[in-house]
Amino acid sequence: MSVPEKTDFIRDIVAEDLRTNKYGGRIHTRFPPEPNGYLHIGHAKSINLNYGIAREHAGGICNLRFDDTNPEKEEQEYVDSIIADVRWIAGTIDERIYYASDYFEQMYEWAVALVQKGKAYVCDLNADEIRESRGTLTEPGTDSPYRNRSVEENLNLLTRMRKGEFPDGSRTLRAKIDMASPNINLRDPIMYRIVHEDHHRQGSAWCIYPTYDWAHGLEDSIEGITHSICTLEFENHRPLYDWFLDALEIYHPQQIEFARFNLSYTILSKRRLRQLVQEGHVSGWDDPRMPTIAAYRRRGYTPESIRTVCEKIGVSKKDSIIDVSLLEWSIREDLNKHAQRAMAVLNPVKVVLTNYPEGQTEELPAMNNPEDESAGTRNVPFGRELYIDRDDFREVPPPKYHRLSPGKEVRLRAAYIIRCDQVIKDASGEVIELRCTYDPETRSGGPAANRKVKGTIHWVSAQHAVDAEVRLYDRLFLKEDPNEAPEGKSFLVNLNPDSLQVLTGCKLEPMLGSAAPGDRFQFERVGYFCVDTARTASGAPIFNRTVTLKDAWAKIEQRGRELTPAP
RNA sequence: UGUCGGGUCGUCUAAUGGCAGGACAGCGGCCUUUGGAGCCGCGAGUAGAGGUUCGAAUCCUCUCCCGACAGCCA
Repeated sequence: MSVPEKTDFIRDIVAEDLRTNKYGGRIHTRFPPEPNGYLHIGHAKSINLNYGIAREHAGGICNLRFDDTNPEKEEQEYVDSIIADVRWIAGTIDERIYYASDYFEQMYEWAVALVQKGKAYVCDLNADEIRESRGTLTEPGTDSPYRNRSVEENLNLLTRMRKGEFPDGSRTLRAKIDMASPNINLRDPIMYRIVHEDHHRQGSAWCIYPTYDWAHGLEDSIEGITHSICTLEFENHRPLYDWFLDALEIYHPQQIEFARFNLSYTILSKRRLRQLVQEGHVSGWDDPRMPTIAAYRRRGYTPESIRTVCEKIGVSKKDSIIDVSLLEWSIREDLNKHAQRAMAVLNPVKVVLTNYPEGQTEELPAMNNPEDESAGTRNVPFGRELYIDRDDFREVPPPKYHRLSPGKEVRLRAAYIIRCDQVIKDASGEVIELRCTYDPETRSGGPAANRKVKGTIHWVSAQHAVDAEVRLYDRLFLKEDPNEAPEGKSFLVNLNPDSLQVLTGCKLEPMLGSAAPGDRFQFERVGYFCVDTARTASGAPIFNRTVTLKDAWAKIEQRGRELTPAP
């Protein structure tokens, strides 16, 4: 009996290579981020792919490798965040952490070897001159005047480049391939550039740094990678990847490209994410509105839900945009099964039960998770004064409104049925208190509890309530494609001004007061929430809304509004 | 008309010459002590034109559309 495995074109290649014993039965992948920013949801797809393929085969391994070849953009802070994020998504990473910068000496030796073979040369052209001589997409380039230097002169110059005798940008080491190649990447690409800048791990050891095209295949070769999986934009670079490895006659992994992950209403360019952080449009890389892995974690997403998304979307070479609703479905699916239920009143209005004995209190058992009997129950304190959500009362109820209104009844979740007798307002006409009576016979689970009322609402005992701040997040951008901006405008015009709503003075059931950062709950009838790492100045906890519950009432109201002609 | 790559429901993805299926989204209904969840149902697709074949999303030809590449970024 065999269950058909979910596969994709890359897994098919891997399986075929295994069948033909191409790499002696080895499977070795790698995830190679550049430490120049935080990882985002797009990287999760790659992490899942590379670690996933490795784990699907006995003896398969995956390296986390920092592609730290550009000291101008890279920082230790990013290294640290990336390690934490990869661990969170992939689970154990077996401490297989590597750095391209550790291979700089070996790379240099190979560069010397290429010079000796007459396949690389030192070029004195500056950046502008190189660009001009490269030609265009439709016209061939022209040879550099330095292309035919002797091996000795090249070796001498390369040595002096490394020693630091020349200023930034004055010289480069280039591969001698073909200035007329229809593939621009093959027109004598640059292997080393001079950059007098300290490296976050190498310090001042180097002032020449390898470019991606030169370095990446070497890194893969050194680590014995079998399948070097990258995104589509490197497809045109594969001939170059192959050329370097062949010219050096060293171990040759196989580069395979797949389509990167895009998300609707979201921006995933690291450059733009950095801009959002640096210009203060968000509070940081882990602002819960960001699409970074750190932000999803802080917002309350589970790694499982993100993995589920990655599995659902598959792997192909087709440019695609994933609908954010898939992400929302995935986290709801997970949290519905696992999240502890709680009652929280975000926008409180006081209810006084006039027939409930003054000073009396009782503990009512409430289910922790109706989806999971084994989660058991907890006791929620009940008393004469309660808070309910302002939204759950209407003085003039619209059609099909099942909640509280004057003279009408509702059930209080896990408690009694109450009837609203009197509405008390302040001078400005705002409702400040509801006077109600409760029916003692209708205690939840009791003998007369079966009486039908249309609605059930959540509540919190005023005497026992815990105060908290609650942050409601909405999508950061208003447009499905945030890059679609009017002529001359940037993506920033599409920022959603209401992406964050801060609610203070929210009333929570007491159990929530002792929740720890990262704890996730379903606030019944409202949504899923997660305890933030920060607290308010007064010490109150802060809850981040992960995602709303699917709200059928919102849809009914919306339709009602559409059907009612504007006054 | 430089090179490379890609086009299947709104979105993502199966079908690898043999009934175009699934998921998300949408819509309708049932149920409900969360207007949650759950259950049932509906609509929706092979870019176009030719060809090969008993049979084509799949193979061939042409056309159209989309993406990547002219950093000393990755």
